[in-house]
Amino acid sequence: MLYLKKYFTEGLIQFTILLSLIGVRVDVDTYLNNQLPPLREIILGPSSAYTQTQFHNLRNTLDGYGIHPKSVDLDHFFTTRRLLNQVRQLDRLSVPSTELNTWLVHRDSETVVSPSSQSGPSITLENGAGLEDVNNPDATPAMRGGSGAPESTYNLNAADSSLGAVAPEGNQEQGGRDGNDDLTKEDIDLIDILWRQDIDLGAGREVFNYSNRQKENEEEQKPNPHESKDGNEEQESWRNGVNLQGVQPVDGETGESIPEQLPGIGSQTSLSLQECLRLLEATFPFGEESEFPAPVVNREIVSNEAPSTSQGLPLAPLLPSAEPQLDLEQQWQDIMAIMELQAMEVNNTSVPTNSSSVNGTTGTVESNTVGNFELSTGSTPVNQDVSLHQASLPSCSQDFPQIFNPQLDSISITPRTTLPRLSSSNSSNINSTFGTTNLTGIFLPPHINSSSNNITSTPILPDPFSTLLEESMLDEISLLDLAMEEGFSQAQASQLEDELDSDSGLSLDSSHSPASPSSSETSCSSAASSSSTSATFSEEGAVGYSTDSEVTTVEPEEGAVGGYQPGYSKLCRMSYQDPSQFHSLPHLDSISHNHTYNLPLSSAFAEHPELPIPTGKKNVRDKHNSKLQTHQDLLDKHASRDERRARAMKIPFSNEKIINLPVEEFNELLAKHHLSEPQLALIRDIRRRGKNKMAAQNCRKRKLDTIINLEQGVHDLRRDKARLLKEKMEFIRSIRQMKQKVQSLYQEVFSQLRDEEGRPYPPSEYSLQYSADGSVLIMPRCVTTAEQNRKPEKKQKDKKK
DNA sequence: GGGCGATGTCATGTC
DNA sequence: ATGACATGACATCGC
Repeated sequence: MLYLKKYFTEGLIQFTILLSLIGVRVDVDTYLNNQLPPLREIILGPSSAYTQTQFHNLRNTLDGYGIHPKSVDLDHFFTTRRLLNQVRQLDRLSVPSTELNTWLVHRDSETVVSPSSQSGPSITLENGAGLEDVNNPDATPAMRGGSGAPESTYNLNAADSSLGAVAPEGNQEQGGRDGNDDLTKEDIDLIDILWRQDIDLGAGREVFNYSNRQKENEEEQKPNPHESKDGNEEQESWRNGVNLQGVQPVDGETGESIPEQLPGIGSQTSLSLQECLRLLEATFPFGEESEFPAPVVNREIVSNEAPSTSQGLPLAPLLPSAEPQLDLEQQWQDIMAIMELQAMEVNNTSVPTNSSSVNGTTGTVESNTVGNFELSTGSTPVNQDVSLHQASLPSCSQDFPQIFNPQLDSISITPRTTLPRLSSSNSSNINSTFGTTNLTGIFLPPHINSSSNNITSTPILPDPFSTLLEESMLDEISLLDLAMEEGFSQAQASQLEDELDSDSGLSLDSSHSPASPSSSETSCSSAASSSSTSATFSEEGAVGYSTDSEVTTVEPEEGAVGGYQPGYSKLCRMSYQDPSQFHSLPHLDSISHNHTYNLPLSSAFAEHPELPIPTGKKNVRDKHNSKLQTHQDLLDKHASRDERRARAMKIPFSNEKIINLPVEEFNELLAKHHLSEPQLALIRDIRRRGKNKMAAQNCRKRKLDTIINLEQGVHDLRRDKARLLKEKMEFIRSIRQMKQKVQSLYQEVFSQLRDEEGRPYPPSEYSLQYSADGSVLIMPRCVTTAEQNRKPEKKQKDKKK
């Protein structure tokens, strides 16, 4: 069912994306808000009112442990978690409201009124969780559990916003702000600050024109969280009217860079290219990659590159590139893989409270975004928390290279009807990015189709914001890893250790999720018996096969400690030490598995011959059926055949001794007693079988350990995979950032170049190229393309270096 | 009554 | 050679 739901949800999302791409507005909100339980439950999961089976796994969570799946305490539990998360987020620079609030802010700024003009639908549509709340005031946070990955959201509950969005209380607190009624003074102040920032950045109020916004909203209403995220980021960047990257003025309509708008450039005549490059290198933090990236020739890109004042034409649309989409798809798949991983791990991974604390350790600004991402991972599309937090960033412009600051004002006012798209996130291009000698390839990366669903590449974003966003997203992934990792190894391990100390191990196992066989078992093995190499041996020592002296004295304990204990492997705890425990568990009364191979029955019999020893199976069975087993009954019941045989044969010592004594002592024992041949044969058989029994137990335990270790290995590999994916995205992000910087610097340098007559070089006709010796040439494009393979010997107008 | 898991036992191989 | 151990296969038991 879970898979069904997942597939259906994904399919629905994809279908919705498709519809959105072809211009059909898909108002998921209405569907969801119309209270179509099946659909909503399929997408968001059943509410706790219907079923809470999804929360069985909460037993594996730290906080959820001990809460019965059907306990009404669940709601309390989630409320507690939500509040706890809020407390944890106090140390973060985060606006308590969700992204919805951001929309509110801007929408209100449009009307220059209070945030009360917020439009619920478009926003809530972006937030599936919010949707749920809107029409389901009764819906408790527990409902989120129905999303199929409840722990995922709670695990990494940096997504406290998600909680709040879902929880009724959260609606009052956060959604309530959505309702504009509960704006606190801080909120209003923040709104005002944000608005003033926008104004300062040159974004006029017309920027927030409602029609534009609505248009954009339609784009953003695509269920695809990443896409809408893109849109949001784009809006944010555009709203700020600045390329926050600071490096590149952008035509608001085309996304094309507009070097001519750089103030002062026009007055600068023939700035030395070397100077420019020095400037460029000084400002361009290549970091480890350091060396100025080998320029690349991307012909398509180059041909389309023509950022000129006169033109101001949309170049981006001229660059339809299938590759970026492929890459986007790839990255999307990666994300989905991570999500799936998470979903898979959800059952295995307890919801570690630490994860939230871990979130708390992440960047203050990013935390909420992280949370949102989590929310989206919970199978609910969306989340655009970003813009709010971005907007709340103090002095984000400080990240800009100082030299670009002058551009801000002029650029920010740039009218814009479409979202600027600055960079590509083409991972496939990345490989070729620094390969050849044409800088334009890097400097003018292909513009991505606006409809592309690129999670990782949110190229439109100005750098500081995009950086923050991407980092937050990546941190999200890392948190995911952490949740998978630490949630499993620490929280769950410790929890299971607690379980080992509790009597609830059996019942826990009964609710054991089939999807998480390894988790408990692994933890059990780690906690109880650990690896087969360490604890096993110690246990074997305790068994006493080798320590003769202990055999007689420690016998009573052997049954509980000895060798292979199925209770430890399967139930984490099922001990015969205290049989009375079973009486407290009525449903276990009838359990009569023979776990007593190490119990000192025979020894007890040997040392207390007066004890009645069962003489036949039938007798034992009768007692089984009686279910009124006394302690003695249990002992009798577990008398092995060999013990009965030994008694029948009047063997004068216990089977324990027969089995566990070292050979020498065993032989001495035999010699000490004058035994008949049948007695000797029986004793030897008993010893053989007894040893083999323990050997079999150990063997099975080893098998189990092996399986557990393999499962752990699988888990580790999955975690590594997620980590590698995260790293990959980080690399992609950094490369994209570098490309953006290089591009803007290229524009900067190129725009300042002047020929002998002081005229600028038209970018459509010239491009910069690196030569092999490190010099930079400005070459005509026709030559560039025609003589790409030749050594550039042409147009050595400005030769640098 | 059969399936299934846990356990015991045997046969065999290895050290 | 012998004892201890490991392990696959099968049997038994109880649910």
